Amino acid sequence: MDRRSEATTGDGTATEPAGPSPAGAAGAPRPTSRDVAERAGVSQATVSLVLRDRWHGRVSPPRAEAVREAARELGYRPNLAARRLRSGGTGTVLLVVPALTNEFFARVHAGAAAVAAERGMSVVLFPSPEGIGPAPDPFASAGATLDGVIASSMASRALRALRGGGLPLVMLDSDPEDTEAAATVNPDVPDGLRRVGGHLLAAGHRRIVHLAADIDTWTFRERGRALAEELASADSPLLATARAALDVREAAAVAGKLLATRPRPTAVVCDDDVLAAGACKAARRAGLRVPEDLSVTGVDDLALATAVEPELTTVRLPAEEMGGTGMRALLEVLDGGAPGTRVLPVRFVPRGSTGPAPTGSG
Amino acid sequence: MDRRSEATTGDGTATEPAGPSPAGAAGAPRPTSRDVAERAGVSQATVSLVLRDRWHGRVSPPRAEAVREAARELGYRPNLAARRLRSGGTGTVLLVVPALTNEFFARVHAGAAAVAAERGMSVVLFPSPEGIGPAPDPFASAGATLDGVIASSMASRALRALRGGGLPLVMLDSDPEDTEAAATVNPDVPDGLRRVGGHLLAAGHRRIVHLAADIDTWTFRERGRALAEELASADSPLLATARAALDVREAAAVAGKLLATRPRPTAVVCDDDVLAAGACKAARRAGLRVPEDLSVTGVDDLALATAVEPELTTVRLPAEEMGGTGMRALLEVLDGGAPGTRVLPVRFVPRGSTGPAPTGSG
DNA sequence: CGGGTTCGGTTATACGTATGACGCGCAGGA
DNA sequence: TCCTGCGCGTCATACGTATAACCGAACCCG
Repeated sequence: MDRRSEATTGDGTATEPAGPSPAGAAGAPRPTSRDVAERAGVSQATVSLVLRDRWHGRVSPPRAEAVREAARELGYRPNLAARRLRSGGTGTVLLVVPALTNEFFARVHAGAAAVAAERGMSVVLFPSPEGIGPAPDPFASAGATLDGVIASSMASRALRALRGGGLPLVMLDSDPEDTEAAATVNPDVPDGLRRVGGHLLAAGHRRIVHLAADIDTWTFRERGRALAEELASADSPLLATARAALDVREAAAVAGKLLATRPRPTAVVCDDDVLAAGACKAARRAGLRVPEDLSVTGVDDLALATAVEPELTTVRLPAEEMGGTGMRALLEVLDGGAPGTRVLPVRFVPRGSTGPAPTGSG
Repeated sequence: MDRRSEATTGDGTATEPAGPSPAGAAGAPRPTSRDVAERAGVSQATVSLVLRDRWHGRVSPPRAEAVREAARELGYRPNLAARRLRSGGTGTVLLVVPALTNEFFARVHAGAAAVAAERGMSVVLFPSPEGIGPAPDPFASAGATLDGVIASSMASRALRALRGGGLPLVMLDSDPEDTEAAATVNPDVPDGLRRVGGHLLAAGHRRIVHLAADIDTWTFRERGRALAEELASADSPLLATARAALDVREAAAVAGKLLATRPRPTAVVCDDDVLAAGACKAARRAGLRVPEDLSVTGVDDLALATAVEPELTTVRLPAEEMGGTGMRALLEVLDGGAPGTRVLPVRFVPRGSTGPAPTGSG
């Protein structure tokens, strides 16, 4: 009957709780720094100085406190548009990612947005559903003028479309040699894949295949390279490599063929968790048990890594930190610095999808 | 001395590359509407009129075209900060979601951002990692003044924290009776759960349990209600209900207990896909096959719904459309309208995780 | 032919903030 | 006594845009 009994508890019996909010559903104009000045009995300039913390030695402490109190009482909040207009910047950074709904990039965005918020800036995502493509002028479609761009895991050709804005560019998970970017922030994926390789070798696996992402970007090339190196160094080179788009169904189909080769591989290393989920699917369909008959590994540590059964052994990339570090790098560039390349550590996470190599078939 | 009077010297001549980009790595100042005006031989006001498409009957077509061409040649892009300052709005909308990295909300955000971009606005996400909690002043932490707020699936108590800004508020997936919101956009989840119930009943299931989200929000209450109603109408009431947080591991643990009850249920309806993945996990651990021994359903149709094996029967919620519709509703409110409640259709998606009820144990 | 009306523009100004350029009163030194 | 310097603040202005107010000229109609 009453599915929301608590909603009736009178929250606002009186008109206003004397709080900072101007309220007045429609038309209450927001207080300006001038209003604060008037209330505190000082000039608008003083308000600006105090509220921006640039008052040391220019405004006496008691007055400064008075200003702050007046601002609090009025619920004053500086007008970002005016501030930005005056100070030049737009306060907006564009984050370009290959796939908007991908959890990994959502985490990157979260990290970047958090750092941006500290500086009163905001991050807009490039709204194109599918990559950059023919570049319908990212800046226009973002609907905002921008201070800079952070681009993640982009194909080199798409990068070029991003250039031409003359905007500071920070690249994530991309070739540090790329001269287009003012800075680069990379997770140490090679290290991650070397550990994956080492883990499998230590478990006795000798017939290992690679399910690679069908995407020609630096980060995926590095993954393949690092894995191949690690295995070669143990005289147990990759048996085969196949490529699939980052889609579970396609990955399952491709992995199915990979598992049909003889001698059958005992482990499949995947470029990311989605591919790994596909590989697990293919294994089940082929009547193979994971990890008893086949070990599977991924990269990213997405939510689905723990959603599937068994849970995926994977390499956790510091997505939030990548976003945050990238944002900080961009801010440094905007301040005239030249941050260069940064490499972030990754974490190898062993879980249930890997086990000792099956014995009978060696 | 005006310190930038000499900037006008080379108005048309050769100082700038013909291309649209100002380039000049560091310091090329962006062209303003005044620059465009000068180049086109008109006044700044005319430029504004033309570029905002408000010139019909006020500027002659050839002149308008000249202005547009000058703008193109200079690579002119209006200064959003100035525009917003002048026109009052901030051009920024806050999107409040319970979990930033949740794929569902990423899709909501994508939909909202796309609509916002059409109007030159942008959407910032509330950067708090975990829900609203004690509300550390969302508006301040967003680092921006705002035109309005879109809040999704919030608990009523958290809502109250959002109020007090006096900002137009649009709710997604929430109680339409809630008087706090100017508009509400809901997916027709009850319909979805009725169909789930009908689907299972038609498949012969009579011992059905409900794995509910341990979250006290309207949308989840409705899911439980609709499911219970549908089953009751067929004289086959819910056997039991258990609650778990939206976490695969916890869901698996709770579902494990649920499956241990006798007589054993033949189907478990989950409030969302994450819970369903947990239920599948529990089933495997209990030695039950899905769907032969146990049918499982979810809601949302996240990526993981097709990542697990078997793929999940689920109800696809139109996340992008919710975001887009919510944004449009907010824009209408900002224009003085009163959109009220909208209900969006959902899609029932049968997949491999449901099948006929097992026969032997009836 | 003169007064309105329309067409095609311009001028001026305001939006709210940040900040360089100025006081102004007072203490201290010459 | 006058000048200097310093501590405290204020004044004025510019950022780039949108728009109300205005204005000359051509046109139209009686």
